[in-house]
Amino acid sequence: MMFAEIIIDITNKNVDKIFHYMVPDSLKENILIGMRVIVPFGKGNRMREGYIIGFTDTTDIDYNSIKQIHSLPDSYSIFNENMIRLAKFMKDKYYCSLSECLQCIMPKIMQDKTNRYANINYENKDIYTLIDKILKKDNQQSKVLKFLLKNDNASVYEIKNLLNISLSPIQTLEKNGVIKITTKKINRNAINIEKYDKTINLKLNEEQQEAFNFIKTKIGSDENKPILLHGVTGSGKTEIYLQLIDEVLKQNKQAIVLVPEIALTPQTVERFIGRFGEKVSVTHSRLSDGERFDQWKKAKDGQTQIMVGARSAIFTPFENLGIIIIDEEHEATYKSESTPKYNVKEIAEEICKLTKATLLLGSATPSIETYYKASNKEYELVTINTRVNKNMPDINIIDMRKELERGNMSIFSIPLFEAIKENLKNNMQTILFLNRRGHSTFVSCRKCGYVMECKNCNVSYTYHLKEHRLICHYCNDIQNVPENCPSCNSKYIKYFGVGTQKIEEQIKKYFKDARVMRMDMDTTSKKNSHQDILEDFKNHKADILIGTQMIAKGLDFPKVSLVGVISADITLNTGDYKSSENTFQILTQVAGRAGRADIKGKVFIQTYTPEHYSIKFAKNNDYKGFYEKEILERKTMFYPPFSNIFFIMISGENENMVIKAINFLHSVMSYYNQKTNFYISDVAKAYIYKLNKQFRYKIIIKAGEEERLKNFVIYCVDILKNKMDTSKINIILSLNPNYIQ
DNA sequence: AGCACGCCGACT
DNA sequence: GTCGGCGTGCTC
Repeated sequence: MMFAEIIIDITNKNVDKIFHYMVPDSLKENILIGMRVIVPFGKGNRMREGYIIGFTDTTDIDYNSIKQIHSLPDSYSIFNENMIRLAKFMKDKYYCSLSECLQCIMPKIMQDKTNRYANINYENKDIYTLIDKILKKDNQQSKVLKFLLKNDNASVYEIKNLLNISLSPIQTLEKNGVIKITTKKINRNAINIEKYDKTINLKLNEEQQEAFNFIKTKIGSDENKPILLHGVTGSGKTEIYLQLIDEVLKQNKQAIVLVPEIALTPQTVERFIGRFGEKVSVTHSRLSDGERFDQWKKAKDGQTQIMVGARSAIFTPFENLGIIIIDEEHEATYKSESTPKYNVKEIAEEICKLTKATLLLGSATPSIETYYKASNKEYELVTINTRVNKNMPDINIIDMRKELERGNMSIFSIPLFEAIKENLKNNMQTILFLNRRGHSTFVSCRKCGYVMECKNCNVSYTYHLKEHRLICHYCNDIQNVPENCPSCNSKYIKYFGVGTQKIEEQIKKYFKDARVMRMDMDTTSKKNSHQDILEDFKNHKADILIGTQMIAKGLDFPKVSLVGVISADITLNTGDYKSSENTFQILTQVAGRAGRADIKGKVFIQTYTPEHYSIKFAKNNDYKGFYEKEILERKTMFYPPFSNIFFIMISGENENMVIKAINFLHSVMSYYNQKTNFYISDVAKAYIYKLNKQFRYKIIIKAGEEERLKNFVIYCVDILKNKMDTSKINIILSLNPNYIQ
């Protein structure tokens, strides 16, 4: 007798386990491990989707209660055995259910679930008497009804969550003919893939060739350490990737290339498609789920050999994977922010362990954690020190305090201003970088000092010039600009702080003939506008490009010979332990945009803290110097890579409830910490203490050993959940998050 | 997730 | 007493 081990596709802790089903004779021929199945489940034997993760001859379950598999929706399996192992690995590492992990691995279109919506049943002729009768009462049904009268066609899931009730009252309403429940599928639109021209292969220089040769010997060998390729900006890393992939294809293997979403511009894509043509699949965020599925299936069936894409491309089901390349490995987008909160580098490392593929991480500014592993021989290290064109830009630091002393109140220092003027005269292009969108970052009254603050978040509104509105960058609340101060009624409302819109305005004021473009979240919200702006700038349809960090990465425009950083201090003062690292990275990346062809580039970095080491080392393009200083800092402060940080946040609309819960959790943790001796912070307000009407409090725990820390936190949070009503608060757990909030 | 069981308050 | 709403436990 053989039983199939099945995971039911329900996200609930209680069903997060293996269920045994019998395989009927009619299916025995076609059934495979990793297939989707339809099985009867629960008391009503409702048909549910499930996944076969194995077969077994024995079971502890009462033979009579074992049901039969109903049918197989697909003719092929979704997961190979390594993928199932990977899902188990993820479940243990990211404290979530196995079905969530399996869902994360499989193509999105298969995850598409039908949603249930509730409507008031106006076809019922007695409906108004029924409504009146129920509204007179003060029970759960009347709550649901009141909600539906305001928002008809709300999803059942939403009603349950927002009103904090069980399904029962909703079901009763349906049973009594007051409401109707309908199911709907969510459809998404398809978008066309652009066509690309063929590109010409480049010859590797000596340093590139050396790096290539070294990595080549590692592909397919038994020695399976991940490799870090540390190459300065413009050192030609992509060309090395291309030739390595060529090598992998020769060995009849396949390749996955991960790039940050923002780098999936025609420029990057062109190089891969130009080189490998039909063998490549490229996934952007703009593809439909159907198109994504086609690419997934092609890879599975061996019709393509290379997958280039953002984070989720890691789950491409190649049969004989040879290499995984993660470009710009330091990027924060490689860590998922939604459950399972996986780090793609950890997933890639695990896949490479399972499949014996080679893992290659590339960056001009590796993350401190990665470089630490490389210097500890946990990873191999390959370094390229020179640019292909041997031209490093001149980087100048401008002390904005001195500018102020000499009476310059403008946002441009005199050297940067002169350089822009000179560059325009020479008909060259300029990039101006500021990591903050909008016009003015706060609006306040000059008479009484009142600052316009969002009513949902404790954040000041940002003034947007074009719309002449105040916008909260956290909850997107929009307000009109008041004529008079809401506090003292004076007319002296003034705008302070600098955003990209203000730079645009100032540039247009001082350089009337210059053609200016701006690229930030406000100008790229439309489809393809991101691509269009870059394409126009490349074709010199503008002289100056102003933008946030989306202009800092991977762009390669030969006519850009000047880069100005308006304020290096923004990323420096975020209160996060990674702020120095982030500052160094962004300055190095943005400086790398200058002078990529045969012209020497110039970079001006404006700052009020020119003595800060991340700015100094960025000026000298000294990654190793920065690393040595930063790693010492991390060691003294017991931050990663010397510790793991667990970030715990509790939020909710009722502040007292949140405080009560987090204080209770803190006391539980302190009590059990007598044995474990972790570093546990005090309870504190989150960096943005009120967001979207929710009050947010945090606890931070630091510990050496990841596994023990994780178990400790989950144990304590379970105690909180058992001892207190947690239905009206949110508990957010994040291990080694991108940002401490 | 969703069904059935059993508790508990309202009403005949 | 009984009816019906509502939370809770369990599902191969």
